[in-house]
Amino acid sequence: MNPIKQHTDKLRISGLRPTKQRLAICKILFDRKETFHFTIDTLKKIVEKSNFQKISTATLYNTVHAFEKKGYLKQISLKGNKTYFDTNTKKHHHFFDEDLSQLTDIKNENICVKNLPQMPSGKKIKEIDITIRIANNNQKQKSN
Amino acid sequence: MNPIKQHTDKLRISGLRPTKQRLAICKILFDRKETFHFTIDTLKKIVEKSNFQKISTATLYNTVHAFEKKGYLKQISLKGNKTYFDTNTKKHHHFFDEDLSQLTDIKNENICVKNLPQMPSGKKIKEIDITIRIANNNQKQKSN
DNA sequence: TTACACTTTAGAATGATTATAAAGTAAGAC
DNA sequence: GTCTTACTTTATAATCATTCTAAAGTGTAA
Repeated sequence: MNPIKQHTDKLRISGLRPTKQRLAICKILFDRKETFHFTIDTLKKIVEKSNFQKISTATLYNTVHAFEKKGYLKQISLKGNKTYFDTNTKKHHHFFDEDLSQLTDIKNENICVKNLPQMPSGKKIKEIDITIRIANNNQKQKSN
Repeated sequence: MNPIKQHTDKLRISGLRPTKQRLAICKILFDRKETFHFTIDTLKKIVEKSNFQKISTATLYNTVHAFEKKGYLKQISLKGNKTYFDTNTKKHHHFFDEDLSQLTDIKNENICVKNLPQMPSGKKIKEIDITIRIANNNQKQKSN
């Protein structure tokens, strides 16, 4: 099946009309092998470059949040003021390269946390986020 | 030694003048047994309540950033637009209670990550952040 | 083709954070 | 103690990400 048809179906199934803006965004987000990590403004640049026309910031926020709500995107926990999204919605963790401000998925699916402490009573684990912050070898190491 | 003197010394050693604003902030941040997790606006409220006078937002940002740079505070990785700080600067991890938007330190110091993947070449681990997101038992569990 | 609900959009509004520049203050020299 | 100077605080403006609003545009089912 061709990708446009796939995206159209996916949107319709989700109760979202397949508009040309949403299809352009789908093409960029989901027609790729590797997972994609992005902020709204990087996505905006890419959409506008690939489509040769402007797209409203509000549309990008609307669409990305709609996709997140439908489970097609995940928001990522990070220091800093900008929100990052991830096209990989499976349970997984991240490297964050401090030199490049760049996220990558941790490939190893066996990574896990050992010696988990007891939960506060009545509470249940919803999610575990692990971020491994990395940087060039030659920079000063954090103490402790 | 009395705490005021301690804070005065700490500030002077760090090359920061012990002003009354900085001492008020020190008192709130460091005169406590438990670690303290806060945002700028919660800190502002507490400072103003305990001192019976207003403090400028700019001063809070300046001071908190100065303390962070000196290693007396740590910024915390989290989803969302607000920056959280932590008075515990040792290596440790967090629970984040989604119902209360509240952070707590994970007491168990033996918590660790197993099966770490290989680093990208030339890069070194700076820090590992683990956040365990928790919520009441009765709420819907995330799929996958 | 029409009608209507859903979308997109520009621009305004909001909220967190940072910059600015003027007034205030700590601290060492005298 | 007084002066001087560099460091601080402050109110306010500026910036940046994000959300809101309401008007114009568009997909879809009848």
